[in-house]
Amino acid sequence: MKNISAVKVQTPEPFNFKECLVYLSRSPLERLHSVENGCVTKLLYFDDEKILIQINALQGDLEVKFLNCKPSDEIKLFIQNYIAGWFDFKVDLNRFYNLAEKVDAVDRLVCNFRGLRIVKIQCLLQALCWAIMGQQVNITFAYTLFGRFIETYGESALFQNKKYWLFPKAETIAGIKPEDLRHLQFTRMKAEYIIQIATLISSDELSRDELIKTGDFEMARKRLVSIRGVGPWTANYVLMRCLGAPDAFPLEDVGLHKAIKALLRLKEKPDHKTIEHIAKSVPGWGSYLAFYLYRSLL
DNA sequence: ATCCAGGAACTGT
DNA sequence: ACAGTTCATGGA
Repeated sequence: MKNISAVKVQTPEPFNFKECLVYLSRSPLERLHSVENGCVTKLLYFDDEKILIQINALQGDLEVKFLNCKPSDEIKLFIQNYIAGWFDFKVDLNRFYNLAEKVDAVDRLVCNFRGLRIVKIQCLLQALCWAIMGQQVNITFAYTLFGRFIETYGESALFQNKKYWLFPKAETIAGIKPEDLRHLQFTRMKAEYIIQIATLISSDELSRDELIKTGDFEMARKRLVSIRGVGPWTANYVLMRCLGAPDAFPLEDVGLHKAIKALLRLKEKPDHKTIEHIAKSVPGWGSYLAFYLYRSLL
């Protein structure tokens, strides 16, 4: 075995890597990373280079191994920043917990998953595609669609007889014909939405940087909703999972309704008022609240 | 078989 | 602005 390079990534307090791994391993159909033995392995682009990293917890921090390359300092820095963003290290979780503990039901929720941080989808195109594929279908089918999509249009790398996948590039998706996606069981609408969005991104008419640069998430929400195929649910989902908006709670989400029903031990699905009441129960932290509710469904 | 799933666009009021 | 309809298919 040749010696493998590794770097450490300092973690904030509190942070529970295992809780994030639970979230990452929620579907066996996942193609963009793999979780085993307390490690997550993921392939990433650095320009056109494919970098395979493996992350595990080590003495309170994270250790990142580079499985297929000797990383330059530039790559090491890129990966450290990537991981800090992936697990949302910049947020002060204690502020969330301090507010959450004032609400009985929410306190129960956050105590169960202490140290869980939002597992981000940092690529805007990937976040939008995932949300759109997930519209109106159950999670299993969403993963089936997503997996087929990646295996058809994404690149991959082989390591120790195992394939690791990358999300397709915007230019690739922009060049797909809607009929091709219909063969993968996309609806006509979803096929059009995704191709159109990839076109916007590849022509630089839409970007993650542009959406977050002002810090005005209300403006970002409006911009997102103006895109065909993106409604309030998708916009809030992307604000939460990709853009780092603190207070984006996808009110329309059926999964969140189920989670609230279980949390409050209701017999029926919660009504509009109840949902809004919970969504606003930790002011300024709707995104974290939603993510913890998703986690509670696993 | 029947119902519904981590919605959104479209149409008619 | 708002309510009803359509899209479209796999899971439970």
